[in-house]
Amino acid sequence: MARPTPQRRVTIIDVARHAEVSTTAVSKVLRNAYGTSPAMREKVHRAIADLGYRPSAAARGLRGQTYTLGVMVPDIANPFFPEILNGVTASLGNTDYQVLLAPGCAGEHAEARTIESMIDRSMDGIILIAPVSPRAHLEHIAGIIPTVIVGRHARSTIFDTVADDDIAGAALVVDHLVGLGHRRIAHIEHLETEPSCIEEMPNMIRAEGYRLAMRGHGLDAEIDIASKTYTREGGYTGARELLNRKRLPTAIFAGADIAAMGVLDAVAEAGLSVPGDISVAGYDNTTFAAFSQVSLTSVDQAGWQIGADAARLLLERIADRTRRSAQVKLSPTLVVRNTTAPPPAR
Amino acid sequence: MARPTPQRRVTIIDVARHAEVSTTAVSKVLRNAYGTSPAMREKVHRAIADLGYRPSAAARGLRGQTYTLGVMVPDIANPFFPEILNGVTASLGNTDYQVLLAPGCAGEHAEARTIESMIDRSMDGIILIAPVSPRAHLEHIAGIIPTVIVGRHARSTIFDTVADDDIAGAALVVDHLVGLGHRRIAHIEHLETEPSCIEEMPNMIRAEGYRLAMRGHGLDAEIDIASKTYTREGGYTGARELLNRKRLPTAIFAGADIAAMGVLDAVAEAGLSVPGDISVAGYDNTTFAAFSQVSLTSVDQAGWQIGADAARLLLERIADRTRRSAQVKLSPTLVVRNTTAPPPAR
DNA sequence: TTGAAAGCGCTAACAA
DNA sequence: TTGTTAGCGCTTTCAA
Repeated sequence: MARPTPQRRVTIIDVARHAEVSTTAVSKVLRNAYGTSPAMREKVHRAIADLGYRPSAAARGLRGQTYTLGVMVPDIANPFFPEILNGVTASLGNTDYQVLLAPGCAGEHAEARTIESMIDRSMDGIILIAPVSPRAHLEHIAGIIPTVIVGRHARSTIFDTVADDDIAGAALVVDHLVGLGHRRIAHIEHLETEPSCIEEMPNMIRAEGYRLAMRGHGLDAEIDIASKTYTREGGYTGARELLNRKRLPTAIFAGADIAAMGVLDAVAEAGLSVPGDISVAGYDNTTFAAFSQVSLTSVDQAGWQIGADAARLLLERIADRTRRSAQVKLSPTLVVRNTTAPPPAR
Repeated sequence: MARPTPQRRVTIIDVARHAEVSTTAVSKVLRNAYGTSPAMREKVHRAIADLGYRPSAAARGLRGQTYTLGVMVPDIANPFFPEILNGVTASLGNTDYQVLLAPGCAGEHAEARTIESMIDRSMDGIILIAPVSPRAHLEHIAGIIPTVIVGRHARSTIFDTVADDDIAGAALVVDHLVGLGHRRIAHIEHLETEPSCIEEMPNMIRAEGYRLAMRGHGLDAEIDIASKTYTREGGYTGARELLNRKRLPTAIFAGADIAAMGVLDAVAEAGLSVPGDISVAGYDNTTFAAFSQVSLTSVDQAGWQIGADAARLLLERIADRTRRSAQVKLSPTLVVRNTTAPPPAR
């Protein structure tokens, strides 16, 4: 087979020549900039189509925008992120922006590197999902590039935030369980190892929401928290710990569905039935919570909405970097399934 | 608060000035290029550290590499991709390359746009996971940018492929079930709607592997396939269809775990028990297959290895675009759990 | 409304 | 081994 044509990319110069206008004109048409006649636009668009021209983001980035937005996802395996992402892309619908995901950020150092790499690539803006960097560092970043922080209960004059109301979410679970007649309701939290931003992270807010809700029901004395991690293993060991108390809890509220799965394992292993002997609730309403074999009561975050709002705010900030910052807080809902029921009669 | 410094980025010129060398020297040091003395490297590295310099990928892309690799993921929600991705990043470990994911490719058109956008961003190479584009289009792409195709059983002189041996995977399931004493083993396949590349897609290969294995056991007459989709809904309707046969299957092999979940729903709804009345097996060994509540027998693809090999091949091709293409085929393993057992005695 | 020309930050010929 | 310099493809003043 003959070697194909040397693959030189069509440039703005080719388009200009083909359309018999200047490169400036082509550039203006591409960006819908001011000062182009309909006739010229027509010519240019035809030439672009004829030649199959596509602008080089690299070249654009050197002077103007790259039309690229970055989304940092802490853990691609978390089944909650796809929803956020769908919201983001939906919100970007007809714009010229392309979303790219930067994956895998275990810890503060890796996160910083990932963010740097997005800045290095001249992205127009970034959405950071549940970042663990210290607040000051996030503000530094936001000073360099338009930034929206998702899932951290922070407030800044320089970046926007979108978060689920985790206080309300935890209260939904506690209220539900109390309504069923439970009093000894235990909680499994995720203990953050990075010390810098503890109180802003969703997991800490959920635990705090649990405490507040318990107190609201006069159940201060029943507050019982196992500090583990939001993993199946964490849920398992946490539940084992709770099941060894002198007075057994009648319900366990895990701060994440995946941890709730571990709870279910431990409860079954202890020879107890769910929800007959003990009720279990999770958080995130992940795909598997809906499986009939699992059927886990869980808190549904408005993932799609979170993503959509984050993208909208980011575009607004790119358009006007001095506009006042916004904090969007969305309301979760409770999805009741078969792992919660009234406590066993004594 | 005072407006922060105008945020001009440190450039290679600043570094050169600070180190009292030429920009070429800095560039060479950055790229570990030939012709730099240890003394100069030392000076440059010190200046880079002093100034906190980071190269602009956009500017680099205009002449050389961007040190960015793109991974197209067809469905970010598929719990199988995180593993591939981990393999990719592990393989890239100490290199300067950064991985970016391009999400959301429903159908051929969206996929083409996504790939274009990665090319427009001057990425150095791309990994396409289970692309649906016609073979000719993929070859066209691979002529423009180093490309590795994952999960499609294609062979090309111009791109490399990494895939799991789906024929063998399907055989593992059939062999296992036959070994347990099953004869009426049905299959639920994913029927591709895009017509252009049917026979290369993993789902079709799995169905073919099922047929071959059944024939290998002399069970030609028992071959029974429901053509649905790899979704919970698809598994559910597929199983309902199979459960309406005059002669009930004693085992159902779903081509994907998520479809197997739908099968379990339908089986339970029909008042049958698993694995007492009917055995169920899936494919992909997803996270939830291991949940004790599910405990699904499933085929484990070497996801991590797939990703690692794909990244390695991509780097090799970037280094030498004329090298011969490679086809890596990896062997799956069977993870036996509690949804498969001998058929009921008649 | 249109176009000429000067960069953006970097790499790669080529000279020294 | 080191440095000079001409672009890469685009945007953006600034004149015409």
